[in-house]
Amino acid sequence: MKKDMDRMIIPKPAIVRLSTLYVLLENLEAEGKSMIYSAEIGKLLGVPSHTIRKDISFLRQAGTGNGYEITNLKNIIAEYLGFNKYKKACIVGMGRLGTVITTKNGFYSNQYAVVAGFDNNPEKIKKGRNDMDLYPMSKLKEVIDREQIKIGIITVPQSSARKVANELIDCGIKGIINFSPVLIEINREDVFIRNIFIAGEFNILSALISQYENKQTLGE
Amino acid sequence: MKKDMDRMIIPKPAIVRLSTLYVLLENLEAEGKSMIYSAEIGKLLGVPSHTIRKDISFLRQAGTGNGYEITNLKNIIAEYLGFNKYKKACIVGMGRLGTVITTKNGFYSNQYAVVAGFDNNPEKIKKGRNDMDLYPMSKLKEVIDREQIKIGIITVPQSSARKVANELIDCGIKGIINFSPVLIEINREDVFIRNIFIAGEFNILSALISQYENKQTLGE
DNA sequence: GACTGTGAAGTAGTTCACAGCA
DNA sequence: TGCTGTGAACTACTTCACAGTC
Repeated sequence: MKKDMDRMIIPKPAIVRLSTLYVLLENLEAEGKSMIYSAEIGKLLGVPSHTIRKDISFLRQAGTGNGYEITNLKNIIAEYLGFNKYKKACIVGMGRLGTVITTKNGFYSNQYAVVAGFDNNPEKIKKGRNDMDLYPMSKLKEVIDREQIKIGIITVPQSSARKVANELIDCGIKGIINFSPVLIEINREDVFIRNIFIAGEFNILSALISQYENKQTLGE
Repeated sequence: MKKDMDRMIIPKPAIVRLSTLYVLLENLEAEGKSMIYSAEIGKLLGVPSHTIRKDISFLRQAGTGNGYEITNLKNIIAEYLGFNKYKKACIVGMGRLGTVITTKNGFYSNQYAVVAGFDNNPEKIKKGRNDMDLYPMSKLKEVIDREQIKIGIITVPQSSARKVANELIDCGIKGIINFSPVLIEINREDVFIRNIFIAGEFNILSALISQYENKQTLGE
């Protein structure tokens, strides 16, 4: 296996941390801050400073030796991880959840670019929105092709989630954020899925709390 | 380090997978299915069958050698990971998102037990709900103590998320699911937080897609 | 002088491969 | 025969520690 290629393969957990760091940097930039240190980033992200330095070192071009210039670091991350390449997303399911998470100045505000919404209920399409275009499901392929969308968000009920995921993939979508309360698994290594699975989160917390208590009891 | 204690410490990723598996088993049980094999679970969860077998083997009591009896496996997981211990949660922020994710027969339905909702806007409390009790923020400690709640969900805007998290922890909450678009970090090893950070998910997908494309181009 | 950058060392998690069981 | 269960081997990730930089 070659190791000295221009662009090394970054470990997945590092990608996840850097992706989160990017959003953090955007916020700090908006607050007017200009420099930041690895120790500070670590505190904000809840990981040790050496992990941050290591993650940034995978990018092979960041530092000046004394802290990071926020705008610069942000741009390097975006360029290296390809954020600028795939900005556009579409959402399928314009029910209450779909509406909440895509409303500008709403809960998740304008942090990402959802350019098209789909629903098979014509009533939901008819309402219209002034910040994104709404279409019936029949237009899925046409719009995804035209807008070159690579990311899809699923906010349809459980019963149709799997079907919608397949449709999105058939239309060329390469990344899916699934909010429906069912796990979607993808047997293709070229399509990535992030399941936002709240019932699971709930159980994970119960388990972590119990484990912690057991560990305490065992005296370790 | 002792290795042969009754209840071994399970790796965190395994806890996460088992917690998710539990929800999956609940669904399968509801569909009337009674047996399942590791290969099948693996396919549904998107991980290899040996990972599943290994995860289950940490529980030290599951198998009969030929598939898993769903109800039995479910109960073993719940018992081992302590799901039955901490069932109750509360939610802070009864805005649109908070309402959507806690409405029964709504998007996330009745898969978890949110027993109390809090908001500092009296209008939102006044509306009332027939499936959970609503309170002003001033009742936080009282209700959490009385109901022995250990898990809190945060659906307040960015600006007050950090403050609410601290209040929850002061009231004895040990696990937090944070939906607000800001990372909350906790410097205590006895409190766990799961950040549902959608802008981050979006970036993660962009990055994974780009990485994949780079890997392909490099010919690996 | 204080911080970063990064090979090397260490640790945690995953995969293998096969023995054991129904 | 077909599946699970699990130490052992392996791989991936994290942490260390210190040389390099401003």
